[in-house]
Amino acid sequence: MVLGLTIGEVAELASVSVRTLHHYDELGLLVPSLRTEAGYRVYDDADLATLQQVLFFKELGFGLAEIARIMHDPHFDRLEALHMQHRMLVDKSTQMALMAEAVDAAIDATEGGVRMDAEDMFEAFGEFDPKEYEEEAEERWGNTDAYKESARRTKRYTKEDWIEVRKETEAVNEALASLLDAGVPADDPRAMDQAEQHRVNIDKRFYPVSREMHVGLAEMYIADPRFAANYEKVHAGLAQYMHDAILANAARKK
Amino acid sequence: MVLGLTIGEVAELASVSVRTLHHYDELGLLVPSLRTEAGYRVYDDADLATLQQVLFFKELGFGLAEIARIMHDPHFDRLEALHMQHRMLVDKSTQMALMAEAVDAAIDATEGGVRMDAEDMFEAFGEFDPKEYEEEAEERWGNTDAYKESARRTKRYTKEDWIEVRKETEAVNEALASLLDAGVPADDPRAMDQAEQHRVNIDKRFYPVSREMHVGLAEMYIADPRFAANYEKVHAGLAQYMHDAILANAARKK
DNA sequence: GTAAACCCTGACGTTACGTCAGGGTCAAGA
DNA sequence: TCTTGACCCTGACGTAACGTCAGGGTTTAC
Repeated sequence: MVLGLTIGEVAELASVSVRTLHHYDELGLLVPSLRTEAGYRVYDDADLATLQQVLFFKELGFGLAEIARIMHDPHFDRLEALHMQHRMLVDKSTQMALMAEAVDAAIDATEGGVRMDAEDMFEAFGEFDPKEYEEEAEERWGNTDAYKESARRTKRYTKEDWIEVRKETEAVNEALASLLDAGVPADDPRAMDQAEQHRVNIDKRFYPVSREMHVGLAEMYIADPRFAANYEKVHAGLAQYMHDAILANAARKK
Repeated sequence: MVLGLTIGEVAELASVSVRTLHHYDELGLLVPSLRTEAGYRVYDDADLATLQQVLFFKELGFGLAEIARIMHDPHFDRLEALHMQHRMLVDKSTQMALMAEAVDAAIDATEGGVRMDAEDMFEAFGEFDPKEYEEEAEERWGNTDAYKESARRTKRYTKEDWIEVRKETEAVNEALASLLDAGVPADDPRAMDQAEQHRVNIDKRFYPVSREMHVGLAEMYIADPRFAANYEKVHAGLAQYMHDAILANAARKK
């Protein structure tokens, strides 16, 4: 078995149970990249990177459905998430330290036979809330309603749903990459159709995307190097091509 | 309402839900000291101190049944628990900081296009385990089997069970305090009977306590000022009296 | 070939609440 | 005094995230 790691190996490595990994597979949260003929799950490097990020989110108090949504988001960026997670972990570490101080205060109060103020007793609790960091993500998208709608829709997505989401996304990317290769202008109907499909995919799967909003996303794809990197990974020049096709598509519809 | 705080006030103060507090009451984990004629729960200062400690344990990953067992343990000492919790919180804070560093490493690896070693990826997970601290408590009692048996038995204790446990403990303490007041020698049958009842209570409710072991506990009650303080709180001189009665009882049975 | 360790799917159970139903209580304002 | 909104109660079903077990297949070393 040199293709990757078995489920037992991953479970031990990551200090989680086999059942947990089964569960994540069922949810479509972490689907192993390979299955042997015998049906064994095989996890590769990308799977491990996904698991690491899942575990960071989990440690920070996110629910699994929430984690699935974040990581399947068409705008999900691993680096961006890692930066956010770093900030959250630092904050949580600080909260733990503050809680330790609260224990110290409780010790002093008990030893001194002093009554501790009720608000001081519980001050350290409730300080850390993952939701605050999500609100930061809302600001990034500039659309609170879109964010909420996305959460509402994906809350019950199954493994099959997520697999479908991925397929749709990749299909558009591949089609556009092919058109780019074939020298098709970005305002050609074929390219614009794919841009429209891109819009419809998000609109159907996550939240309403108007043409105006789609243009906003397109600007973001080339303005933000992290998003650009996502598309460049698929094919060189794709970010710009995608952007141009989206703008052309938006103009076409008027 | 000046007798204490209502459930809503406590819930807000402690950043927990009313349902959570209902649940803790059902479990016997935190039973409010008072109920109004209308059936309203009223929480006093001691209740708040209990809740604080429950929340510390909860934050540290203990299950509720586990927390109930620890806090109902006849040898439970608030100060000792606070010291342990302080240590655990400091350790957990450290782990969060280490995890933040692991995120940094993942960021560097991703930006540098470098493959991260699988073991390094998950090193920060699994480092913090409440069970390690429980093993410390085992060493204190010097009896691993007793500890495990105690956990096994109390796992399913209900609110009524815990209330009964408390009654039994207090009954013995009060009876001995009365005998002490009446000038009854510690080796009088009446005192010894209470010592025996004390042994039986623990034997029946928590784990097997032989006469030899009971003597060991008695030595601990006067040797360790924290335990002594527990009995002195009930009645001055009770720790020594309890010790003497236990020794006399152990000698009687031979 | 054998046995132990590992894997699979399926399914019920556990833990810690979240949510809701239906109704009683408290306190302020009209 | 009556009204109303906020708060409280018990009861009970549902959810999230697995834990545990059953029954059986697969892999690997002896």
